[in-house]
Amino acid sequence: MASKRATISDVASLAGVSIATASKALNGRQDVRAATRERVLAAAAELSFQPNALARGLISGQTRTVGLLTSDSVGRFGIPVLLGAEDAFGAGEMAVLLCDARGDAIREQHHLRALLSRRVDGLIVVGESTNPRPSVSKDLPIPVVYAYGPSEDPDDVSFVPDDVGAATMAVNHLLALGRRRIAHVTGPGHYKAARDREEGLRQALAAAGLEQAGQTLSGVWSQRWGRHAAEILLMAEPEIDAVFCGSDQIAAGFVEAARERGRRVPDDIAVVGYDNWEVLSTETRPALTTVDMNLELLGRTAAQHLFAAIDGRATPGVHKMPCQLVIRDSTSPPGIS
Amino acid sequence: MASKRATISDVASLAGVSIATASKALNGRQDVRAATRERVLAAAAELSFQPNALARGLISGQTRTVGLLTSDSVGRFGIPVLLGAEDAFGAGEMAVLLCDARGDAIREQHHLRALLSRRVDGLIVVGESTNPRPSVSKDLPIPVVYAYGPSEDPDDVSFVPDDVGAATMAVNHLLALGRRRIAHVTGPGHYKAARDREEGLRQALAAAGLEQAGQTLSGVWSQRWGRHAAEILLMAEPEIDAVFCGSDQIAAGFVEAARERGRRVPDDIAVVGYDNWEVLSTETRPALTTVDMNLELLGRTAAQHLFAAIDGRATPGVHKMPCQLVIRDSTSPPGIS
DNA sequence: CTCCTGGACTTAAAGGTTTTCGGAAACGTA
DNA sequence: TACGTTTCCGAAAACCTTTAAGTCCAGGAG
Repeated sequence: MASKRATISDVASLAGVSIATASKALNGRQDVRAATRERVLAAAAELSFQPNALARGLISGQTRTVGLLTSDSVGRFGIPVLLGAEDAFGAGEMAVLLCDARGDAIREQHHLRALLSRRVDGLIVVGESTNPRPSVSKDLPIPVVYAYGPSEDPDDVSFVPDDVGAATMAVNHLLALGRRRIAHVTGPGHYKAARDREEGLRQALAAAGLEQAGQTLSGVWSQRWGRHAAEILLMAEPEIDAVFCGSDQIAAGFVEAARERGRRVPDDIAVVGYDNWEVLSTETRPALTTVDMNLELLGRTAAQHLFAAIDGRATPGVHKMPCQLVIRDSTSPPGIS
Repeated sequence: MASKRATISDVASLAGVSIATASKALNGRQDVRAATRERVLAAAAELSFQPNALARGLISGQTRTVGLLTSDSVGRFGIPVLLGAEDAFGAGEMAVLLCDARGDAIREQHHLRALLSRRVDGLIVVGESTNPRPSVSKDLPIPVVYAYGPSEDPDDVSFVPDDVGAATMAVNHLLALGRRRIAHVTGPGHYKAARDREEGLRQALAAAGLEQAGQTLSGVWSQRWGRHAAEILLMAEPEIDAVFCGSDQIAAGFVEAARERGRRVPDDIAVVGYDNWEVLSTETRPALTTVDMNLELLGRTAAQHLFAAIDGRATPGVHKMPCQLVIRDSTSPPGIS
């Protein structure tokens, strides 16, 4: 460990100038002769001087630090958002203070106080699902941006994936391939994501003047449920030629069970997943056509808007971020696979 | 946004006492009459006063903040370590400053300077693999602990999973089931993890006086390679009765290909994976017996040792953390599955 | 009555930096 | 020489909190 950290006054006395002059030289301000600046810089380098961010923040009132409050980091949605945000901040000079509330409101309050006490310049709240969550922004002296899971308060700034639009896009892709008997297997109905994706399907079918093949099958977000749903569906609606699944896990299970029952994918049944969780979507056979929610981009965008809000240019409301359809073999036109 | 943040002097004047008395009352110190303390606390509550951590840190020299420097957050190893660390810190009053260097040494230096300038009390460096990495601790005024990826410098404090021991444990499990012709499929040889796990296998076989079935097959950490390796292996060594795989991805691919070739798992061939990546290990059929590296525990332990080091009680060296064998259906004794 | 003790409170310094303002020197012009 | 201007530098305040040291007073002991 180095002895003691050098302060600006150490630098100043080594360079033979006052503290004020040293500060000006180090911060590239005018009113310093070139030769003097040179001496100060040399002294700072010799002492490997690092300005004390606490003292600086105390004066300026800006810590150049933002809080990242997540309800459930362990979920695979929070992580990319977090990375995108960290990316956007890290490019500049911002630092990220990470807090994980583990879905506990008490713990969230606790972390919120800690962040406030550390005088963060802003806050990003990352949800674990797209279900709206209680606002934390009330009476907060700093701007807050919600990512993935929006705030219940429409005056807050939220960024969410456009699940409805993405589902419509996915189903339109199936329609363009000539599929007409499209079924839907998805997760629990208490997830807004499940309801939104079903709504997107509904809109696409309505626009094409078609009926959905059978009822929507709601289960859980697992491969096991995908397999089970395949059995139910192939029994009840044997003539389906496409399935839109609410997640890649469900799609992977569906593909596996369908193949075991002698249905070829994509020839007999085209399958579309959701999430583009690469360990599943690229490793299943055939590789899955799926919706990528661009979560890193969403996180980055949220971070950029937080910057704007810190500068006083907030843009309230729920912003729907476009998703992207990644086309792979599970929806290849017949004869190509 | 609230108007302006209350300072302790606002609290003091509202309570009709001096700043010093207010400070003592708020910090639960002696030399304050109960009634006075009462008044101060009431005033603080009314103004929703939050002490300024910057000013406090400036005086005490302790920021109660640690840096978490990761080379590759996106990897699935960094995340649990990070969570465990965050957990250990969050229980107290510590905050975590997250930096992702994206495997770039320049960016790492940059982040290091930023953290130092923010006067963090300590640093955890999370590696993306168990390969030793260059030390950052040289001449740093704060303690550093390495997690998952150890430092090259043996005087640093590092926590890594005990891959050799875990592999031995996994193979002993296969031996206990009566398997004698055990093969090994793993990832690239430039990963220390691959070499260590092979070494563990070697030790277990040597202790049992057995030879490995065929050569170790080194490829990449993917499901695709697992399938490919299965084809090679079942051709070259058709009489194998068990496979120890270097990752769950490889194991999942192996199981799938083996089943397609008419080998039953676990009856004909028992399979053990590595990582306990649940989306794979619990969803494959049969569910995978696999090694769990207890990464959250590893992260938590690293964090606790960082606390100790901050208090001046460092414990240099590479600490091997025990792993755990999670037994599932892919190694059930014959007749039980 | 005086002195001492201890409790309750205040004053002031310290921590490291930025910034405003004033001062000093140098130079040019009348 | 007197004066204005420009250039460079330093003194000091400010940010907010903690804490060491000091003040004041009541009450008890001698």
